Amino acid sequence: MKYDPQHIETKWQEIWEKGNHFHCEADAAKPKYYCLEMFPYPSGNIHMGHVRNYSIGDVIARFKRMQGFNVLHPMGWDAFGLPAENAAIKHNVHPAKWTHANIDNMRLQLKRLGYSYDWRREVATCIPEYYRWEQLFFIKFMEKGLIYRKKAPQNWCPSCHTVLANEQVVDGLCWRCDSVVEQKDLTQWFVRITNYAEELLADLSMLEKGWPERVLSMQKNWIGKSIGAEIVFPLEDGADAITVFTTRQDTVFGAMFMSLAPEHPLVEKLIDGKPQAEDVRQFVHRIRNMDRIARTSDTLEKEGIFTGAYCVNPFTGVKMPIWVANFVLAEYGTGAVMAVPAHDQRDFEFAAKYRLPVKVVIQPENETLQPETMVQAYDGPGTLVDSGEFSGLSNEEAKRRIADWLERNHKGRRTVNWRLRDWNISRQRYWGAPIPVVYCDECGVVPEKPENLPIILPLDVKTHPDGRSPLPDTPAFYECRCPKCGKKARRETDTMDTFVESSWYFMRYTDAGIDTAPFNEKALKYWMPVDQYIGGVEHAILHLLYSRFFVKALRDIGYADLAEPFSNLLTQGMVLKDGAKMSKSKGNTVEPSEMISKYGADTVRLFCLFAAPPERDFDWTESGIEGAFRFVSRVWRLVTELQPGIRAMEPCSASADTADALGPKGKELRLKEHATVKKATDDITSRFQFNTAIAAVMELVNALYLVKDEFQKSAAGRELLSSAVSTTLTVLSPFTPHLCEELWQSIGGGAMLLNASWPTFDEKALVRDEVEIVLQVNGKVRGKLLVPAGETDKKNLEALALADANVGRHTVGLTVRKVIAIPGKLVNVVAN
RNA sequence: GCGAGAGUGGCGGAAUUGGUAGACGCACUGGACUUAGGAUCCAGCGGUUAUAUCCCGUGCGGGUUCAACUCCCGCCUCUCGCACCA
Repeated sequence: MKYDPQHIETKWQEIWEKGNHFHCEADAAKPKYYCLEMFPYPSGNIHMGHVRNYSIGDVIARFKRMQGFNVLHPMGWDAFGLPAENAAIKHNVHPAKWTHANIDNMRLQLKRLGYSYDWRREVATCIPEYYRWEQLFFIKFMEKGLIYRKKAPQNWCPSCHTVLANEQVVDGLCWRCDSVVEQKDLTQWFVRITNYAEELLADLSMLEKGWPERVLSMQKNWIGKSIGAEIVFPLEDGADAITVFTTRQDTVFGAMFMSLAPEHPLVEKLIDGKPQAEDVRQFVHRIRNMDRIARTSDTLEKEGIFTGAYCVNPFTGVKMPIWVANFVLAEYGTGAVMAVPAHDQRDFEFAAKYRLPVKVVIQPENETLQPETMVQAYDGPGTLVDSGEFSGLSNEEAKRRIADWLERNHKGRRTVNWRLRDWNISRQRYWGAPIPVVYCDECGVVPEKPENLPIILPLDVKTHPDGRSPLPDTPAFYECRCPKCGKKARRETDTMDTFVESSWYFMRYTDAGIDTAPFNEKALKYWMPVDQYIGGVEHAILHLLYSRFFVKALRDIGYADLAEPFSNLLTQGMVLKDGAKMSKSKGNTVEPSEMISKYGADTVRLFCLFAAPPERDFDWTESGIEGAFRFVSRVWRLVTELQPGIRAMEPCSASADTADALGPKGKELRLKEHATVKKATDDITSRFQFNTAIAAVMELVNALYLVKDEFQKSAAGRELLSSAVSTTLTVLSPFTPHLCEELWQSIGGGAMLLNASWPTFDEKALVRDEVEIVLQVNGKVRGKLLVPAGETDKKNLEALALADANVGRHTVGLTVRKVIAIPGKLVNVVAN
């Protein structure tokens, strides 16, 4: 019978669906396992990256099920977002229609791959039944002070017609369309994620075992904690003061001038009436109008201009000229930097350029720095000099003492600065969840009442060709009544960033149907946290940071008693073709649907898992998938050929006596069978090394091919073959489930493999009668020797080694100094 | 610059606590079967060599050890993240 994957696969997919085989329910009596893959954006078609992601997840889910866990394995759609709108504009179809059509299409594609999802739990974030709860969270966060409105310069993408979060600006470009991001003053809604900076950083320690080092370090960098101090420098005339943030308060005696960001609010006041006022204004204007890339480029030359004003160093009393400098960032710290040329490279270069004085206040251990001979700043440790009462202290000790002094004398304080900024969630686009807030002339900014939710995104709007949101032109939407006073009011027309939806969808899966609350408390408690999360590393900061924040914030408004959402994280590598990432723009994509029609879902799944370990990138090759197809067909031929004589049985259940009756080859096959189970179990459990687990099964199949003709002829042989084939199919079933179910059934397997227990092996079956001992002379392999497995006597092993002819040849003329015998492994003869 | 990861045949990749480097697959070569083979089955396949049980070989240079892809020290290269962060 010919292997026909299309027929087999659709047959089993129907059986699984009709029998509800992947449905799961919370059951306190059973250990749970929540296996989650990052849900896709419904862009139209499943791509190879999805296939890889979801194949990894499906193997884990099926494996855990076989191990007896109650497995939650859901799927849904991250359905709001810009591409839907853009496609809608391009094809003149409503974003909702486009999105739902894509979802329907992609759902079919996922089903065609045989993934074991509980489809009853499917969520689509664009439906009111989902986003109503997010609107509720918004209101509750607002009550808690976790959401606020602020006017500030924002990242504006002119092509997408919307603001972007800091996390969505990559190298000064929009993360979606690569347009240069502009700064625009706008009043926006912010989530106070910085309130959780400390906790988001500290709790990374809970993830050290389960998350990749790389992701942890990226999150840590992004949060960016700097411990230091604020120091107040009064202006010369005493009228005002400049506060700086520094991590090097120990160098304050060396602060010789002050650098302000061009945007610093004091600049205009400082130059007022000064002769250089106009020049400074021009400089500020020029710098502020530079685009973000040019301005933050590391090749940008340091430039500045003197304001004509001075401030006073509170420690030395020295008059410090105040400069405006292009490298000082308005948004970090206080937008003002005390310049210590001797101990900061940027200040050093700046001082050199503008001939500003340099004063050394920290001397390293083994040399004495002189300002005249320094070619670069010294930023290492050392002893304080010329620093008043602090001279002679180590710089670390001085940091503490100077901070104490600041606090005692009210000239500053210890403080911590974060790189993390609050999360701007306002988007000036249509296809998103409406922000549930109303602007009332009487009452001001008023959140909606929870009982008025959901605020439904109107579907009968006409999208603008340029991408602007139609909501501000839709009176039926924005005209409303104030929830407080009942008078006419105007509804907020910005929508929420789609990352809000994806920050809690994993909790909604635990009971996706509940319509009286966002979560079913019991189900949430049972299923969360996610035991294994799988997705691309491109979400290492954005989605994972927001989700971690959300769980903590929801906990604090009483929704989930949970610290972290994802206990373990697997970041799969990219799918490459010809060495480059598969992408439409490069034109090097491979369509999963075409591959499925050509080779079948089992082969596609197998190849994705076999070609490389999950965390690494993998290069799609035509010959590679053909190799996978060859193996799948080889299993098919093996079982169909043996089928008349063998039967489905418990894996690894043929007895040692049965194997012995077939001689050494029988013993060897039984050993291989048990060893395969051991290796596959270890590889999957400890490191998700699917490639080596599959390789182990390939070895077993190769072994079966070598003995099948001979073993078929005897009853004992058929018994042993039955066991080994049963083991093969069971172990392979999470990878190529359709093939295995079909073959299992063909040899009389009663129940389905997906409900079978993961096989166990017998340690005793792994013991050989004779083991091969490696003979070495001075660490080099000089021969091999078969000895009885029970031979553990070192003296005997040594004697055997020394008696070996080859060992003898390599020790001629040498004196044997030592013999090291490791029973079961090797004997090393040391001679010189 | 800071942080993380990686470097092994022609290629993808194996090698559990230091103990036979190159499992498994791809590509290639040979054989069998065949009217045919781009199907299938069997075998070979790091370099060097006429062959070998010789010699060389896991980015480079040292070291520890009876023994190092593995541990230590010092470098080089690549990938990713952050970055005039004060």
